[in-house]
Amino acid sequence: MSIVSRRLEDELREGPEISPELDRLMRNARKASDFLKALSHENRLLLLCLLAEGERSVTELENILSLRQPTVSQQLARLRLDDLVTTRRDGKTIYYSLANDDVRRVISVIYDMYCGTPASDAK
Amino acid sequence: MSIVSRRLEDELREGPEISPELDRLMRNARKASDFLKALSHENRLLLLCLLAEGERSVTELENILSLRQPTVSQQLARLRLDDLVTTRRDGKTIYYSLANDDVRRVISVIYDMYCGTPASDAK
DNA sequence: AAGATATATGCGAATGCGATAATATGTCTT
DNA sequence: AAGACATATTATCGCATTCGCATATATCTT
Repeated sequence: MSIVSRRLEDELREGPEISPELDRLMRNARKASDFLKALSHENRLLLLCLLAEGERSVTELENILSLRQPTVSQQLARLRLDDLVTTRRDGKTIYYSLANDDVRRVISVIYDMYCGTPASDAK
Repeated sequence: MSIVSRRLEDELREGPEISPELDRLMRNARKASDFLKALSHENRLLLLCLLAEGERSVTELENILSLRQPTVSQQLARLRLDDLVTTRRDGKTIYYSLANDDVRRVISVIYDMYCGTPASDAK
């Protein structure tokens, strides 16, 4: 990870031109912040926590979290657009689950931070 | 992690009262989403990436990222308020660094996702 | 004390986001 | 085909965030 500033500072010394390395880094940062924005919502975080345990239907999520159907559906739509979750239809009901391991990994870290040990609950 | 929905569903069966477990979970989710919101910004993410390599003065950050001083200062202030970074004064200059290991851990995961392998840069 | 440097803050305009309610779509059953 | 159930979409409104700019504060030097 310590290569980041090294590269940027090297380019800085070469003059005030536009730095391709910085440009690359900024594009990555934009994508990363888009991903994090998708996570940065109380309800979406709860939904993802549940989905981390396995797939769920909209109705199940609605009941477990005591949220209204349009709310759940709306937030799931957002997560779908950002490719954080995928769906599977079975008759009337649609089952949601986490889309990939990146999501799983981040959710796991966040879960450990805020729900990990009982002591940390009051953090 | 699979205890979350178990507990919630148990409480659901007991009736429509307000669930203390859900309440606790929602408070944690709020804190977690506040934390993630602080991260969910292109420039703040870049700042944190640099700080993950070691402490930096405002001027250094400003030069490396080619951002204006008020912009850098403003985003650092936000990170300070959310306890993601700490400061150390030495004369005129103020050095910033990451506040704790939680931040370090999350930044590391995000960095791996978006800047990890060269191939993943185009992700 | 004055000037220079380093950092912080306040403000107004533009934009984006979330909650809610109402409505629409799709699928099954009979 | 009709009605019931599961899910999705749309519109509106109010609120919070962001950005750029101007300005303020703090520290050092001479």
